[in-house]
Amino acid sequence: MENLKNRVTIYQVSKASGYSIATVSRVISKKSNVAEETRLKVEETIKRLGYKPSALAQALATNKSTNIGVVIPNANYVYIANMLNGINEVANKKGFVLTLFTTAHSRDEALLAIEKVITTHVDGAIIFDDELDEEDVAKINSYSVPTIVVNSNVSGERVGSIIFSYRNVLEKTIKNYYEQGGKREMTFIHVHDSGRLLTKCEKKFVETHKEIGRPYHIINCDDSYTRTYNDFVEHFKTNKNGYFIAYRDSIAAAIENAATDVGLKVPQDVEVLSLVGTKYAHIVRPTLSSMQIDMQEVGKRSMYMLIDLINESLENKSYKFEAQFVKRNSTEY
Amino acid sequence: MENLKNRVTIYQVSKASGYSIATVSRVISKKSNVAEETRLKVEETIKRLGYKPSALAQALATNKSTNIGVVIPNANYVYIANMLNGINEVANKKGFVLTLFTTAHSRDEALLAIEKVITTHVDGAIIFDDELDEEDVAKINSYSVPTIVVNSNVSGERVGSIIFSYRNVLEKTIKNYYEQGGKREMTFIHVHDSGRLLTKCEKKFVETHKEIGRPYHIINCDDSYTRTYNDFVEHFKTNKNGYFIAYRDSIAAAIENAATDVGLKVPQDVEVLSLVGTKYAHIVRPTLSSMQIDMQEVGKRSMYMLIDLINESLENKSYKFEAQFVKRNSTEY
DNA sequence: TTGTACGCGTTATCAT
DNA sequence: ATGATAACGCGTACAA
Repeated sequence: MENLKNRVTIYQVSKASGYSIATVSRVISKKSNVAEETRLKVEETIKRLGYKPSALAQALATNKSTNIGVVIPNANYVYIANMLNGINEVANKKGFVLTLFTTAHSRDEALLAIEKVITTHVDGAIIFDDELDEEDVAKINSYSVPTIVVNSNVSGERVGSIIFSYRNVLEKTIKNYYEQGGKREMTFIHVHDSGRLLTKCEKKFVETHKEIGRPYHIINCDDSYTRTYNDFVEHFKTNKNGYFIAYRDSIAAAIENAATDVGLKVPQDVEVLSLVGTKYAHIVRPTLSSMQIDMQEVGKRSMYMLIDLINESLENKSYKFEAQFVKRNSTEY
Repeated sequence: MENLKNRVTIYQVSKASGYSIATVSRVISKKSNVAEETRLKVEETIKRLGYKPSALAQALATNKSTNIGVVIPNANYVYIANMLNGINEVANKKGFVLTLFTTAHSRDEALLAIEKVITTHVDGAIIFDDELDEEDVAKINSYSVPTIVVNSNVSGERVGSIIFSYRNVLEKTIKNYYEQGGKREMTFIHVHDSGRLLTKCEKKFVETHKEIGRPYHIINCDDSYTRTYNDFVEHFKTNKNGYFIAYRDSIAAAIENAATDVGLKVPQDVEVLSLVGTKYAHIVRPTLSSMQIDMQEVGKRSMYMLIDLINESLENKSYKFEAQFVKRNSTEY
């Protein structure tokens, strides 16, 4: 308590320099209509007193914080960190600062985060959360805070969106596998509450298999490397082969490590595909075949779009990132 | 421009409900001295109008922002993301929100970040930056914003610190290696501008070797998986063995992958040790022997300490995280 | 070029 | 229990 007590204010600079707060304010905001001599004097006292303008008061007065709200799941995933990094990179370059709001993969948390975003008075927001509905975004919209929604195809006056396209590649990859002569039955790793993206992929996985009349499997799994690893060590004691599609690198790596460690060969016995590939896909061995979307690029792009949206100069309100299938050594085709 | 225009203010709630703004304010802050009936009425109009208090105005009035500034390098490292995650977890639980300030491994950037932290009016700050000096921290101190400095042993009135102890373990690990009969000459991977921690470790590495009279090497390296991998593929064409100490998992993995890919055996021919281990140390193969500090725990601890500091109830201003050597399969001992 | 005074949206003090 | 009103620190018409 009583922190920030002895903050130097513009009043003190005004008094100490002998000029009015208006003049001091002009010096701070680097306006041109101030005499060189007084500017120097004011700047001197600013330095001498160690004055730093309060971003809070500035924001309240101008109705602009230079603050961007970022809503992301609090899961400690590499691809989320990558996206955050991309956002931050261009935000900083453009003079914005990021405020973090995290959700725990539940819709209530996401709604709460949105509330907070509104109260926090940010200039704009980037939302990456699977659980959000269109009506939820409408809410933000009604408060007219410019928003980019990632991985959710929504729209609105002050809303732009970035969508991921995994399903086409997934379908192609599956079909191609069988056409090339792939013989293993595929298993989709189902993770409870892992968001809309995974759900959509699973649906496409099922549809594709039904369409071509191939058997398929779905296994429930924990979203944890260690538990998945243990589960699959057990699994591979009785099942000596399979083709597994996992949500992200860690999980995919858990499966191929389990296979390798019980003496099976990847990809000769067991094949593994990672849906959301990061750089770890080519660090683990065998390297993971994966669907790649450069999340850092996604972050950058969303921030650029948001800035345009804030300036009311965003032309295309929607941007699509198409996932690329990168064949590495964990699959045959 | 003109964003946030139609924000509903406390005035409008006051007018619409028929009560004064003072009463509305009391309802918002859940004060007890307000009649049940009026409370309900006010809450109803708040809901009806969709009123959300402005955190900005609240902060200005109360001199409390519920905002924590976090200064971290903008490098996209897993261990940084882990720490951020830890900080965020307890911050949220305690009703704080995180504002991010990133630096690019230069002292100037770090100083700039500090400036920003001060202007941003945060309730407290957590600084994780290798480049910072004591005098820099003194600066923050003079503005009396409670601060926890990670990986830097500084002190001050409103400053706490968390320090990492790698050097003791490093020394022990090195000595133990030779005592157990390790025969390879060790090489320290030097990365330019990678901060004080690495520098200290390197120094200890050299000291230890001089003390026991063993030959050692230092190699310059890029802080990039791919380039390091390529460099070492070249390296291993002529050098068929070695013991390498790398800063973090990615770099260590690059070395062991390079070795493996040119046909060398880890750890029989080439041994690798990772200084800052993350969970990827046990995902890559062979699993990486590493120095472990749970960065998520570091994050949590710093946030807890900061809260105590803010409440002026922090007893021990310094906390030490001792790194643990975890022997896995990339080293013999 | 410089200064006065009001507004930004709250909280808090003091009356009533 | 409720209501005026002065802060909080700054920007900015409007005047001078």
